[in-house]
Amino acid sequence: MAKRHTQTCPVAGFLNIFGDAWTLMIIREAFYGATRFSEIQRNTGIAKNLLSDRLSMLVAEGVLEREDVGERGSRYAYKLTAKGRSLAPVFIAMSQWSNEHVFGAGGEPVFLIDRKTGRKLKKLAPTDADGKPLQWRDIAARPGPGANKAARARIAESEYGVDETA
Amino acid sequence: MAKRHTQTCPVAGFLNIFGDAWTLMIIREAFYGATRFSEIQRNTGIAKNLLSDRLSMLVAEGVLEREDVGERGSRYAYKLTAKGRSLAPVFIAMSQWSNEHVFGAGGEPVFLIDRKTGRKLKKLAPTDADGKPLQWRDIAARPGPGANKAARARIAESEYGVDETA
DNA sequence: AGCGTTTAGTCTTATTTTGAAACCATAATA
DNA sequence: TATTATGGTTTCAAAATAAGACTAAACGCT
Repeated sequence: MAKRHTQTCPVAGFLNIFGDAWTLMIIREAFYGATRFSEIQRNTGIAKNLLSDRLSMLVAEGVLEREDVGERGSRYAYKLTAKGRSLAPVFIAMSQWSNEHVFGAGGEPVFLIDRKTGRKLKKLAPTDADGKPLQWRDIAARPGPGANKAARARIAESEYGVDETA
Repeated sequence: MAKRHTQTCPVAGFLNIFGDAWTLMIIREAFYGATRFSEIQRNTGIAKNLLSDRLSMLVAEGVLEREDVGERGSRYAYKLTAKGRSLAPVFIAMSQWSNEHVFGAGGEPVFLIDRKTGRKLKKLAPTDADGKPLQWRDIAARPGPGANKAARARIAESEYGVDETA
């Protein structure tokens, strides 16, 4: 990343960790069950220096943890922490969007399924506090306790429209 | 992006469009309601050449559409297409994760709310086809109709674990 | 019709990041 | 003790980014 985002904003905060071409591929591998440096490198095609950088960063951020499994040579296992596992909704939402809009019906590379029944997961969609589906026009933004003056100003002058149930 | 991902994989396909530090910031602006080049540039701080590149790319990908609103000077409005609006689950999932894990309880910059009731959206979480919540261990991957040999092999040798309901 | 102003870009250049390959360090095994 | 499998670092060319100067087109005004 050439420059860190400085805005007090959830999207900016997210992109400061995951906003590049490789980090979410590493997270994908972690969800797939890959734990080893060489395994992740082979499955993604990332350069070793970048993988090294990204793994250190993800460990420092608490998304992965490194465990010494001392087999042959120096061997470590990189595993998702609880913080990392809770990226699942992001991972699922990306996968569902890409299946639908990049590959399209009939071209989906991978379906995420319920292991017990084999049926596809339900499509993630915004709902209100009670679980009622919301259209994107029904959604707005409100400053939270961490909003600074700039964040408040930005929210005030917009009318944050979010998703239809497309 | 220095190199495009070539794998037949939903995450790779997603990152080929959105895998950089700025593109999702532009999408954020679109959800906020910003439509103008100068407005997006001011709100994000992105360099003009990059914004120009990214907007062209997003229009070419069908995520945004450019409309001439001919006011003063050359004036265009960039708006989310249906394809773009259906990124809402990704946007919401990122925001919720970041509120919880980057900023933390009491430090959230922005809450997404139901415009009618003012209450926060429900947290996105994986469910089976009937809407029953799933733990990450309950989720698996299965090759779709678009899976090539390499994709099938990768899926076969893994046991794709996905999210706890953290 | 001509002029200034506004917007949406391009162009240029320095800096940073990436990509690929070569090299190195450590630990278990033979 | 030598071998070998990791899991890295180092190096350097190529590509992308950042920042600012510059440009083009379109309207409104006189």
